[in-house]
Amino acid sequence: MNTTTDSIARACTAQTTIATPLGNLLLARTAKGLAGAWFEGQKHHPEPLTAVRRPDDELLRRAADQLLEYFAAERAQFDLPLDLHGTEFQRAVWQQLLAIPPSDTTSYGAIAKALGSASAVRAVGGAVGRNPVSVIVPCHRVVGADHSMTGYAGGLDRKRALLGIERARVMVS
Amino acid sequence: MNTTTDSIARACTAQTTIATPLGNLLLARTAKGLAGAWFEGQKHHPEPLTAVRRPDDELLRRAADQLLEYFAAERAQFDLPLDLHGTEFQRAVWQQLLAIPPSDTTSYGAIAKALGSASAVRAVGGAVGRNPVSVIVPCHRVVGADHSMTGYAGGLDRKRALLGIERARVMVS
DNA sequence: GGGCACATGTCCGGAAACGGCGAGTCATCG
DNA sequence: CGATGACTCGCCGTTTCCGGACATGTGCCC
Repeated sequence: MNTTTDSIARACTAQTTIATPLGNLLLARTAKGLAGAWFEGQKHHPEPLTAVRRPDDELLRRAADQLLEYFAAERAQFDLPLDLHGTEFQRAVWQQLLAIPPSDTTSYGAIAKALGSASAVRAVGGAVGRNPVSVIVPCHRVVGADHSMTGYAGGLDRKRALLGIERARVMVS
Repeated sequence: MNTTTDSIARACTAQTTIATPLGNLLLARTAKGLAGAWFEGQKHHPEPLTAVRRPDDELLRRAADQLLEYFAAERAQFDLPLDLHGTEFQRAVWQQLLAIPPSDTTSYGAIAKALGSASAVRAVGGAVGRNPVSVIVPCHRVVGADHSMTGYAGGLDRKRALLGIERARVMVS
């Protein structure tokens, strides 16, 4: 589909698929950590992986557990080793994403400014959209400067749903 | 709250608040003169000002003194430098207001006619309503063509009260 | 290396809505 | 009849809203 996405795919050593309230999620790992989490049919979804299916892989199982807890609104933060493949700029953007607290949101412009190049807004948009690890790297917490729902590789419905889950969790606590 | 109101607010260099029989009044000045006098909670009240609080500022103190005399029905005219910020049309309207003698009233239509555009009645209404310096620029002296009490940013009660004070003073003299 | 597509943000211009009105019409009521 | 009140409509500066044109950094494809 896409060179970087596919190069991630090639680096993966094990994969599995789990069912979530928002559809199936394909998880993939490398030797170093979790490298991919794609919703079925989302944008930038990799071609079928060559990695072996290993639902019992320890890391994949932990990721699956934490994700299901998250979807049950019983967890807000993830605790997993990640192995994010991408250009330097993309990795910088994804790091910024990891810094957004749960149930909070920020804007593309704010991230650009934090990276020192305030005018690189569209570039940030591109990088956010290519986040390889959905949900766990919270690209869904980025909205337009006017708080409008702008886009999501997995579809806006899923973005709304994710933000809803996080807000719901805050209400409880 | 309002773009023009806030741009006035930004231009102010000092502020203070005084208590009057009709509620607290926020006074603000620029380098050139008195620029604002808003009743607490009135329409078009600016956001909290950034200007420093300086009750001892000479102009603010004079304004406060004259206002208290006015509310005590011991003064009818004000003698203060004003710095009215607004569009050309608004300033023209406010100038007309300053020409209305105390305890007298006029109508929106009359002001429009005086400005040369007799049909700009509603526009005059809008401008009168955005008068930044309550009481001193006597927007309360404008009533409907049929002498009906039409509106006041600070509430009709205050408008009635102000006109009452002025009439009372006339009875005495 | 050049061209192109973007999960943006900002600015600008035009269109439409909104009033602290007033004059005119019409129905209603003494 | 005359007076009064509810209603409509034109008026015009201001504000708000919306849509389109930019600027602009990366990554992808050729």
